[in-house]
Amino acid sequence: MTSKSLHGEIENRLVEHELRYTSARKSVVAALITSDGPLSASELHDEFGGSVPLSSIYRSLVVLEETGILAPHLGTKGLTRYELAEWLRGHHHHFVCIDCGAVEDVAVDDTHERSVDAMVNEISSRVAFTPINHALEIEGRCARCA
Amino acid sequence: MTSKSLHGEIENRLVEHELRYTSARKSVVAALITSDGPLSASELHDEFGGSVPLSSIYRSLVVLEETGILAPHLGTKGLTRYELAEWLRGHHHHFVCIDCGAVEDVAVDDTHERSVDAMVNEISSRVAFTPINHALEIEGRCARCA
DNA sequence: AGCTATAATGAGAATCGTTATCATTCAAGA
DNA sequence: TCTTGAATGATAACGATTCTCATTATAGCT
Repeated sequence: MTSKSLHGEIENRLVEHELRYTSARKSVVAALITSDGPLSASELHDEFGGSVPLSSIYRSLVVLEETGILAPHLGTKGLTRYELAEWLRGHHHHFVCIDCGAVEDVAVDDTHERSVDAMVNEISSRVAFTPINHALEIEGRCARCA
Repeated sequence: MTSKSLHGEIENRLVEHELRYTSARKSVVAALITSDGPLSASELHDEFGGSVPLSSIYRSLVVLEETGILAPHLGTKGLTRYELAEWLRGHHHHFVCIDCGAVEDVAVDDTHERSVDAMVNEISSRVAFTPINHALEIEGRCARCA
């Protein structure tokens, strides 16, 4: 999906909810389109050189999450990073550096993804739990911290 | 591994580091042995009916993590939950309820686990990243929230 | 058993990420 | 243009976590 069509999809989604695709929200989305992994509020704040106030960033994140445009990344100690939801970025997994905490996206090929899916379904069927999504986090050391 | 031998292993590990296996630390470990999923500082605090002050719990968690006895659970927004490290509890995965946030352990059979391992290794070999561990988080709704 | 050195504790202050408040600004539609 | 609700910026409030420091407890020595 091209960056322009992404913005279009997102604007549509917001308008459906009677919300506006304002510049703060666009900035957040644009940064996350470019980024190679999820970002936290303060990382975004730095990214913008402080031009967008933190309170606006937090509010944008809330709105974008509520409308299903962003998804929180389950894999961080102490802070919350966000990424584009799967319908916008496709399914993927993460590397998490145990030293610096950096998170990087990883693509998975279909063969492997199918086996993970099978596993998730099989496991869930054995217990009272309805699976909606899954996330494989690979913990290790990134190139910089190795 | 029996509960008693677990405590023994842990005490040894602490003594190697010239640290003591005090009652606060024992309480934390005991609670995590019993629990069916990772717990946060305040959940532990409640578990103990407030008898162990929060500051002690936090300090115990830090010490136990530094010595490799506990591992932080990567899968929670806003707070940190801990569980026994893998050498004490064995490898497993998690269900995370997207409504109430509860986390529950899930066992994985060898067949599936091997395919996940293969996938992790294969992926990591393609990028500059040294894998140390992995965590499969299954997000969904638990029985209570379904 | 008593001493001593140091680990560990308890209580509270301080910090950090995040959320809520409120007056002001902006933008879409009449 | 005017109106109305959405969005903003600044700041206060909040909850989770960490730090500080004076006090207590414990292992090792005599």
